[in-house]
Amino acid sequence: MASKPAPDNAASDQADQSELLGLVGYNLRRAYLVIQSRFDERMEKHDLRQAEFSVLSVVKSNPGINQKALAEALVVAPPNLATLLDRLEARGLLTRQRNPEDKRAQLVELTTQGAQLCGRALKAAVNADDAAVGRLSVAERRQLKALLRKIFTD
Amino acid sequence: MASKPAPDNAASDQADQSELLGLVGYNLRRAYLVIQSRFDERMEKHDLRQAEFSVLSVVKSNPGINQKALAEALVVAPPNLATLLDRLEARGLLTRQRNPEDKRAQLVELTTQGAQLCGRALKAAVNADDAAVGRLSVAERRQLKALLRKIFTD
DNA sequence: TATTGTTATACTCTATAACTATA
DNA sequence: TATAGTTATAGAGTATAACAATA
Repeated sequence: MASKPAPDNAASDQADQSELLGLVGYNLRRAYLVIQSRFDERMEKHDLRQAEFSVLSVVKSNPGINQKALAEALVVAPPNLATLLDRLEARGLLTRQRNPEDKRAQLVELTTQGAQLCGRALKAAVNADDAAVGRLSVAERRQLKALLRKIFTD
Repeated sequence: MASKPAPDNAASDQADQSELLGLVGYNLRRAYLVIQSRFDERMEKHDLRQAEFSVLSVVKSNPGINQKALAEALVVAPPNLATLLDRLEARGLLTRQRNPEDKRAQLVELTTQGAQLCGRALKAAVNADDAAVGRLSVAERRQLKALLRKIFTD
């Protein structure tokens, strides 16, 4: 238990942050920073940000989804989704078409190119995930996901 | 098990995001958004942001810490820590003094007022934590923290 | 009137380069 | 020459109000 000599002042070694580490929120933030960093590294070659990848993934699984449903699913504010889709559409990764049955709504679909990029990006995302949770067993990863999901699922 | 009728198209109900939910990173992000929101609600009355609270907490536990150690501990870039400390110092919550033994360094300490606010803020932070992980047992919370720590600890 | 989506905008967070003063 | 801290600034992420088109 007593493995290292007690530092005689706080700044001499590593700062004590036991108070923060007692909070789930702080641990969550710190882990999120790591995984975000791994993700960005690996997604750079695809020129995709996290929000952009998540849009492609959900549109791929839900072809013809409208922007309201997409915004709700991804917890993105509609104005921000609009500009996000502008970029992806300009890159030829997806299309927006007015819904003939309700001309207010836009039907969003991936192009072939978008679907292909999404496939490659998923592999990079899985790779980033693995790099970040490399020290967790498969069972621990499953458990972690289940615990996290309890926090954000209604 | 079969409680609701299967939707005949993706946009009719809730979007399928099983692909994203398979990633630890996405679950982490979604959980982080929830806890961040609870935290901000409860910290508003103390007029403290997350980074500000974390600074107060670490300085309280490490009186006389210098900014380099503080920046490293909290994973904040030094320029951003400088402006953060400017605000907290202007509010009379902490002091910066040049280290007489190395006049480049600043020794950071909480004022009495800062220590008092930090104490009240910690209660609010614990409360926010509880609100966010209310559906997890005590054992699950401990387990979640341990799993998260494995991700960001070297 | 309510809803979908857009534009414009502002605010926070984060990152980098260039500087100062000390060592 | 290297380090601690600062200033200035730019970029990304996020939030809100006001608007247009449609229902």
